[in-house]
Amino acid sequence: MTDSLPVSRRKRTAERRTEIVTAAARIFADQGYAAVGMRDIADTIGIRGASLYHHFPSKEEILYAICLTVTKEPVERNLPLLDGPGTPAERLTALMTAHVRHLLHRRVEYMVGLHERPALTPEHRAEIDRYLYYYNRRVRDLLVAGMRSGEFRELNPSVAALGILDMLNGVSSWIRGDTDEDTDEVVVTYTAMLFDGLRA
Amino acid sequence: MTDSLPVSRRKRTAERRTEIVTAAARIFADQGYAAVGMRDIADTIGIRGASLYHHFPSKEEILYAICLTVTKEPVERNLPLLDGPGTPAERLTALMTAHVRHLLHRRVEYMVGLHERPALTPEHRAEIDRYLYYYNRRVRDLLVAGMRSGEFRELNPSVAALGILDMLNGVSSWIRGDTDEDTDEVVVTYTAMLFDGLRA
DNA sequence: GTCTATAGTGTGATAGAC
DNA sequence: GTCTATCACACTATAGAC
Repeated sequence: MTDSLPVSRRKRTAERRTEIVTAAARIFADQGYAAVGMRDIADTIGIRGASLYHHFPSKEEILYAICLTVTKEPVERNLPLLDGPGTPAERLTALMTAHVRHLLHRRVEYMVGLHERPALTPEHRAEIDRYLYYYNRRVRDLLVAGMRSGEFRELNPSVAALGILDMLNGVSSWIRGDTDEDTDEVVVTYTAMLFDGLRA
Repeated sequence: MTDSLPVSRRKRTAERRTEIVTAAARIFADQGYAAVGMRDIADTIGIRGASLYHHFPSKEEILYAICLTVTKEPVERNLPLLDGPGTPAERLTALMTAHVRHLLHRRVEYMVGLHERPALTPEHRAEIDRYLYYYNRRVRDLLVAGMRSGEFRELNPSVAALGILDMLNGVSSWIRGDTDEDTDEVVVTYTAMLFDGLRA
């Protein structure tokens, strides 16, 4: 069906979709999801509100797309690092680096996707929460592995995992700059603090 | 003017205000500020939507009241602990304990107030942001003091302060329970991780 | 302090032409 | 793929009675 369309036509449609999602994320972040109208989104890309419904069946589906990029993508792109080589601390450092880099790349989407989940349909909400929960669980499991191997001290791994992820995700609301150097400054500080502690 | 009203009448009005704010925070947290109508708030406390305007001039003023409790109150109640006795680490521990206890006590307000700031008027938004910025700056200054005294290692104090506060505030989105014991479990894990590090 | 009634505006979404 | 036109409904806020 869609595969039978000319390539140039398909590509143009796909680009429109990402254009809509990017524009919507920006306005949702500034004003809040519910305060934004379909006309507001359409205006910023130069089309009419009704035309959006050719690309998305509802406003909620646009939000759902945003939420997927900040939950599904990290699961698929970052979590494999936890199965790589190295000690638990090295693997956690790799994950934190990748996480903050992805977060900088999709900064606006993170601002929206992590806080507008109540506006999703129950089904979409449940799926998004599953990704978040799984990501959190994998980090917790790594902490447990580090404690078992003796590399990490014994502390509540669930609470520690939640704290680490809250610390990472919070970066989206204040980070400035757009290069890997900007994110690495953050990760260096965070890993120094988390692994070796504030105390001299 | 208001002072000349009978005491019983004044008290009843004040109670209505907090009743409205509490109810509104609950619904805002569940559905998002903009998605909630004045009628929704009114319904849960058994009055008509129009009656809310006797207590608040607008919906935004209700949100503003919520934001104040999660920004002004911590400044006034927690920051004095930073001027108390003890080493920087001890004073930071005291602040973190007080912060998470206050957060648990006003959990729903934190969930709303920290994320719905874009919906405030520019003036209210600026005031709320000043409280947040000041709170953050005081924590950063304490870290700097600890580094100067040699108790803390040298690392980016601004980034570290932001990370610590993101970690603390994130607790509002997942903590269960409602006792000081529940919060202390979190603070013990966080202080162990932050001060002495994950590494054994 | 709460009510009824309503003004005025904006909303998400659809139908159907081009 | 985008348009115009429109439906049906919900919204914040106000006026004025009780």
